[in-house]
Amino acid sequence: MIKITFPDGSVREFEKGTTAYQVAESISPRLAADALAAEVDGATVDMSRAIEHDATIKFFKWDDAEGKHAFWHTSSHLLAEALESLYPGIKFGIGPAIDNGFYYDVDSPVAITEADLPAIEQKMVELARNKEPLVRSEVSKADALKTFTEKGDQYKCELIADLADGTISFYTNGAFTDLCRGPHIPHTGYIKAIKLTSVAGAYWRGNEKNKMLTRIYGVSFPKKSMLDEYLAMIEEAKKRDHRKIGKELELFTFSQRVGQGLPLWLPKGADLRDRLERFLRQIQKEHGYQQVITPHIGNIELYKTSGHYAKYGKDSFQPIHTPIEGEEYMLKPMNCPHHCEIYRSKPRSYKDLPVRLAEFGTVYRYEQSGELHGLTRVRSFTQDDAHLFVRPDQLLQEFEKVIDIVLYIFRTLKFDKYTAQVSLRDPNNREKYIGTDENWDKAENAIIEAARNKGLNTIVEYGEAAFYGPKLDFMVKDALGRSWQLGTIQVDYNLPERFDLTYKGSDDKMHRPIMIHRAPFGSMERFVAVLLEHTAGKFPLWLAPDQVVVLPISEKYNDYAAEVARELNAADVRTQIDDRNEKIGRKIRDNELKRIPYLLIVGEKEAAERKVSVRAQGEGDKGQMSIGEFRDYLLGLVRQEVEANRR
RNA sequence: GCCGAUGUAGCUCAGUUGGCCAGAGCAGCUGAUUUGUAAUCAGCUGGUCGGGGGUUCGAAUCCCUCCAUCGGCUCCA
Repeated sequence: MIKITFPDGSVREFEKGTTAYQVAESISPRLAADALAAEVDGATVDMSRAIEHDATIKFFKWDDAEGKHAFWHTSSHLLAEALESLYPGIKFGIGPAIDNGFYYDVDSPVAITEADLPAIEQKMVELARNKEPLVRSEVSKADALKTFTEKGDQYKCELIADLADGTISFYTNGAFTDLCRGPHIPHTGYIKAIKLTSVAGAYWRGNEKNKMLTRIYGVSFPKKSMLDEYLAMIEEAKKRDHRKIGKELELFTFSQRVGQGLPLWLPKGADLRDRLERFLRQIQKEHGYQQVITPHIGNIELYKTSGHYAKYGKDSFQPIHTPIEGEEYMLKPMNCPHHCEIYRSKPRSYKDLPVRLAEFGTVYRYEQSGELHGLTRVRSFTQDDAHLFVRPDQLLQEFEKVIDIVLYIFRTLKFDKYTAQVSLRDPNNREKYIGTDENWDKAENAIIEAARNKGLNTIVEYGEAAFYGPKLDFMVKDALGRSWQLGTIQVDYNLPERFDLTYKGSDDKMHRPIMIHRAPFGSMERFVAVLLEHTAGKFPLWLAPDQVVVLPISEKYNDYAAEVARELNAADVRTQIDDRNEKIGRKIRDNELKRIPYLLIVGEKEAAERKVSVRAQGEGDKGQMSIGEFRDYLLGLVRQEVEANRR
């Protein structure tokens, strides 16, 4: 007999060899139906696996991340089973569960396109109805290799070859056997609703030098209604796409004639962006930053000095040659070298530090064409850049102050779901980075310590550092759950070295400053994109390009409307008039669709009493106010929005 | 850059297997209407059917090629 301890602390005895599924069923059929996989002694096991020893057991349910994972992982086996029956000779790569479903990478003798997906789904549904159990078997590495070699599945062989010696687990559902660790749900019958969402190319093992396999993405659910809900959610998310809203609200556009990935900011978008820039400028002023302005090009020698040319020369717009003088210039792909030269423009004393140089600097990078994406990935963008030149004793404090700025901005714009990522060197690939181990260690430790002091809940990613230093990155998700890096703070011992930056210390000797690179928004383009997806275009009042539109009931009241607008604009309330010859219902509709925060309706009554009827975006009629009352009310709201999150 | 899909008016989209001068709604313009809280009515303008090449008596529709966009992969200083 084996003793099993349950999550509630109770202990019960079972026959040795009882499966986790049977354990669940013995407690309640309901639990068995809900339980998707179980954890025994800290290791996840599929429900059909026998429990051989005394164990602590925990059940995963659909609502657990692990439960979904097991469900979707099993779905990818089901997908593979369907593919193998429909496409004889197909070979399999990997097929994991992901955040929103699952995929399988395959090498098919015939091309699989989106048009083929419904038939594959159909086959999966058929197979799922068989309630095929996921049967685990354990084999030696040699046998495992033999099995897949005979089958001609070179990808699986490669995977097995990389595994440690010892027993390897296989799982079989129906006619399909896969190399797999588990866990799984007990049988495929739980999978009731399946949607294969897309096909895409994916390099084998994520290496672009390898063959490109076909990746089939899908999602599945235990109930049809859950799939419908999911698909409806995706449809809703698409409505928040910044590219769609940007077009609707006339914020930005692209032109083939101007070139790929080169955004054109329209008046309303430029206005929005300008407002964000002024907001940050004000904060930076309070924090002792100095604004600088540098050219959009620089001599190629500048980037050879910084090391950027060697590392990114090929990914840049190619150098501009000057035929007469024979010089080469580059469109600047980053602002740091220019700022280093500003630092060098005069001798610095330890008393001058920190020197904080800020610039909204537009940079140009030749991103691969397939990487371009709306405003989030472009070839020309403006960084809200600053470089802080600090003494070693100032590093930690200055770094923490930058974290404060980032967090203040995120609070003000209600980006409450961010991930703070500590991006360190790849320990296995140190030749990718410049500088000494000693300085790297110092830089990495400074970031980790600053993040801890600020109580940030961080994740650590190795290999995500810049080539010159480690980073603290702030990641925010878009409407469809894709993660984008916004704010970034980086510690750099290397550029000061390469540019031979110095300051005179109190000991009368020359010392090397440390550089902090930082951009709280990241880039204006990407920040606006994510802001659009978060707000669905309903900007906070302080940012809205148009805060108020006055709607005269008929043309008879245009004069009064103009008077109202004049008075509000004089008080810096951004006000427009909609004096089109349309019915009031029409004007309300059009301006609501433009996400105007406040609409003021004026007709005979209002004109006589010198009042306005106020309508708040999405809230409807708010009653009447005098012009002055409305002005003070609105200005109060704006002040509150910007000041509320200040510390 | 790679895999796959898509590209018809400013916007959203129809255009069956190649066949009447390429359509609709919205937007725009003109006129009528002078309006009270999410679409007033009528008329009109607007398209080298992404660009180029080819097949055909005939191409938005089929083929080639280039460009752009979308979903991924790779990359992201």
